[in-house]
Order: sequence, then C-alpha cells, then structure tokens
Amino acid sequence: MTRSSMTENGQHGIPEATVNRLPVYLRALYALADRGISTVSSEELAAAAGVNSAKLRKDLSHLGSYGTRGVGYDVEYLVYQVSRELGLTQNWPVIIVGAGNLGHALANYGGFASRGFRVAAIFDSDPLTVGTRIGSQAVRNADEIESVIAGQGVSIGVIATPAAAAQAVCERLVAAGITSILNFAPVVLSVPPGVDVRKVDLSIELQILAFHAQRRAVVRVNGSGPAGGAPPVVTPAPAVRSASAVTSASAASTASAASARAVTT
Amino acid sequence: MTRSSMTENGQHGIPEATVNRLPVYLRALYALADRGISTVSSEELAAAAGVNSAKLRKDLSHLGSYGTRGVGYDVEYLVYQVSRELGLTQNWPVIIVGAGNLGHALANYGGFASRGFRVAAIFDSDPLTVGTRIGSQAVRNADEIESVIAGQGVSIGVIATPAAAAQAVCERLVAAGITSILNFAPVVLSVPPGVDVRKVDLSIELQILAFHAQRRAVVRVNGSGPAGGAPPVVTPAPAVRSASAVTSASAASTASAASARAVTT
DNA sequence: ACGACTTTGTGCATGCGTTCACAAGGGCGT
DNA sequence: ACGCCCTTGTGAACGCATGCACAAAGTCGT
Repeated sequence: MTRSSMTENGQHGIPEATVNRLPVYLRALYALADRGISTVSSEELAAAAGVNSAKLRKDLSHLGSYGTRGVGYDVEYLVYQVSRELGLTQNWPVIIVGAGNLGHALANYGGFASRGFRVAAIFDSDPLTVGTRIGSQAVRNADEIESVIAGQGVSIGVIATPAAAAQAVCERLVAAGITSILNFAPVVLSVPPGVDVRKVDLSIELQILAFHAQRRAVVRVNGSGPAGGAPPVVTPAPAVRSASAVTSASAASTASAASARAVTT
Repeated sequence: MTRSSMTENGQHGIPEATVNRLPVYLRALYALADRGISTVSSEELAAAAGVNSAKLRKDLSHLGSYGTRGVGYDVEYLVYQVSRELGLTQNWPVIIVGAGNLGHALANYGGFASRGFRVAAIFDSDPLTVGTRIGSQAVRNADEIESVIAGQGVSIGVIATPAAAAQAVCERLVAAGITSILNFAPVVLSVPPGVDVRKVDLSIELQILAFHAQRRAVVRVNGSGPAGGAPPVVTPAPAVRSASAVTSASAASTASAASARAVTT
C-alpha cells in the first residue's frame, strides 16, 4: 500500500542531501531519548544535529507529517520513522575485508553492530592473520568471501585493505553479489552501475583541513608566511613550466624522483 | 556564507566543492606520475579521479591556467600547483587524541605522514595506555596536550576518543589554539566560529548505504520484502503515536515496548 | 468554549554546483 | 609558413539545495 498521498514519494522522493543528514538526526534523537526526553521541537533537534531548523523540518517533511504543530516531534516515534526510512529495521550483515590496523579497529567498533548492522565476517589474505580473533570473530581466509556472502545474504561490504588490493577486492565482492561498498582504501574504485560506493579517506579530509588552515593563516599574515604557530615550511621543488620540453622523456625520471619521497599507503 | 564574496579571485575564489575534490585529483596525479606519465588530458585525469571532465577542467581553472591547449596538463607541474593550493608545501604537524583502536590505526597509517603531514604526538588519558609505543611515537599523557600544541605550533587535531569525551577534548584543543579538527567520534561537535571541523563517521556511512540498498531491494521486489539475499527482518517496536501522553517521562525506558502494529517493512 | 500562543510544514527566492557546448588557443604535419 | 586538429577554458542553462517568512494547525490557559 502506498502510504503517501501526493506523488508517491515513498521511494524516490527523498533528496540525496536529506538522506545524508538522516543518520545525524537519528543519532541526535537517540541521544535525546537516552536523556529521557520524549518530545522535541525542530529548533532543539536542529541544534543537536548542528543544522538549520528550517532545513530539518523540510528534511523530515520528506518522510511524512510526523510532527505535531505547537508541540514538536515525538522522539520515540520519530526514531522509528527515520530508522525505517534508512532501512535499519532490518539487521544488515556486513563483511569487512582486510584485518590490518583499520580492519581491526572497525571490527571492534562498538557503534558498528549496535544499531542495524552486524559484522558477519572479517577476512584477510595473510595466512599469519587468518585465524586470529578480533572480538568475537575469527579472521577468515579470503577464499571464503564468496561463500559467506552467498550463505548469509550479505549486500554490504567494507574494504579496509591496502590501496593496491582494493580494486581487485572490490570486483570480487561485486561479482559475489555485494551492491554496497564502504571503501577505506585511498583509491577511486570503479564499479558497474547499480553498485553503490562510499569512501572514507583520512588523508583527503586532512588535506581539506589544510587548505582552510592555510587560507586562514595567509589571510591573517596577509600574503606571506604560513600559520601563526610557525610550522616549518618545506617547499618542494616547483617544476618549471617549460614551453618546449613538454614531450621530453626526462619528465618521467623526474616524476619518479618526486614519487621516491612519496610513500604509498 | 564565508565564500568568495570579494571579487578577489586571485586566491580565495575557489568553491568549496572544488576544494573537496582537489585531493582526489592530487592522488590521481601521483598515481600517474608513478607510472611515468608526464602529460595527461582532462579526459584521462577525470577518468582516473572518477569525475566528469568538464568539472575537472572548471575545477582546475580556479587555480589558474595550467594546461596546454591541444596537449593537456603536465603532471609534475600540476602536482605542485595543486599541492601548493592545498597548503601541502608545508609539513603540518598533527596531534591525535585517543590511542584506542582507532587512534592506533591512525597513528600507524602510512599515508598519513607521507604527504604534507606528520604525527606530532598521540595522547591518551588512560594511565595504562600512556607510555606504550605506537610506531615511532610514544603515547603521551593528555596533560601535555597544551604544551605540545604551543611548542610545535600545531593547528590540526584529530579526535579519536569515545563519544562521551569528544566535546570536552574539542574545547580543550580549541582553547589551546587548534583551529582545524578532524573528528572520528560519533557526536556533533560545537565549536566557536573560526574553527573548522570535519567528521568521519563509519556508522553514518553505513546507514546511508543501507538506505540505498533498501531502496534497491524494495524496487526489485516491488513493494514487499527486503533484499533478495534475504537478510532476516528484525522489525523493532514502532512507537504508537499517542495524542495525549506526549509529556510522559517513561518513553525513554520503554523504547523497546511491544509494538501495537506489525509494520511490514 | 474560545482566543492567544506555539510550532510545523511549505511556497518562494536565491545562490551554488553541474553539465553542455563551443570559441579560443596552441601544437604538429605538410 | 600555414592550416588542420586537438584540448583547454568558459559562457550559459539547468537543476538542486538552502533559508526566509508565513499561513495552517493544533495546544494550552483562562
């Protein structure tokens, strides 16, 4: 039955930007519920979620009219509605590929299995790592990836491998039926249409922060030096832009010289 | 809000969306350089970065005219220009607060210190953790946060603490002079204006993936059951929307109360 | 019972981001 | 030297997201 009256917004009507915020609202709602608060206004909830109240109301309006005018939203009821919209009323089995530092941390991450997700298995290809225990799980051999996916109906996979292995792992997961991938490896994964990829990348986030930090610093000093705290400037060699030697073969060797100081992963 | 405004395009006209993609381009450029490629067209680079070529050209045009028509971009030169724009020609000291599973993984993360960043220190408040070694660093007592920030001119901090401690740590970092924060704790940090916060949140990413996965599944089955792989449905209690007991304080503890109606997901 | 007050839900305007399509510009072959 | 061809850089149109401002709607006090 279509619960929506207007234009069948049940499936496709929710903007992507709204979907990206729903988990934030959900977390804020859980925090409110834990504090015993049963009703919340859009103003309060927006403050807790760090967004504009009008934006929050518009976001929630895409799910339906779940508020009460003059009062606000019932926390418990809204938790349920948002959870349902996000698909958290089922318990998604998730597999983690890569049991290194990061895979380890992920598997132990409490908030992981808490609401809507459970770690179905964690895999590694290193024979020395296979068999070690992480929390309640034992690290399984990568050979079993396909059977676990098929056997437990897994559709979400987390890639926590080195960058060099990520694309191959990705293709293997997709071939085995995974349609949603969370990628921690610093590479751009290419996937067939219909597969959803989200990436989490520490160094990208740091670089974005660095940009803004530099901008602040330059504005403060007005056009010259870096940050006020005076981190040492280590300007690398700026390549001279020659007008003629574009096709010169020496560029390749200088490129490898530049890459020599760059450690991959 | 804080965007361009002033007509001075010379430095600060770069849109936020572009800044967020520059690190991706930079990584793709490094990968090309490692393969000995010295010149790249916008089409090729865009493919490597997973974006539209027109978007890439417009993004790069905000940095200046660094391409050669009919040829493309010089990889090495563009690496330098993007790096400079991102502020990576200096070596940013970064501190990590929280030496748990995640802080451990972050401190060991190679790509961290490789390009433009170095771990100045990692802190924890647990006396049992303080003093243990992670890579080349020893975990330092949280008491030293302020002195390290001041002494080394640190302006970027990473919060890898439990959620409950994050806000307090954040305020402490800000008070000590940190202006850029990368937050891994699942809370919305509130900071004074002028401080830049980015968040990385595993469970939020998973929930967004779950939304799309559910949408795909529902579309495929057309309105009834969940995914084709048949993950077990564990529908939690839908809260009954009462018209009068809005102010009841018992709601929080009865979050797991039995459902009145079994909603088919 | 009724009016004043509170808060939701939303039309609308504005600004940003994306994409198309093409002119401008430079290299390369002849 | 000259014209063909390739690719960049960008003007312009379009679509999406944001935030304001207000009417609709429901509650609470009297």
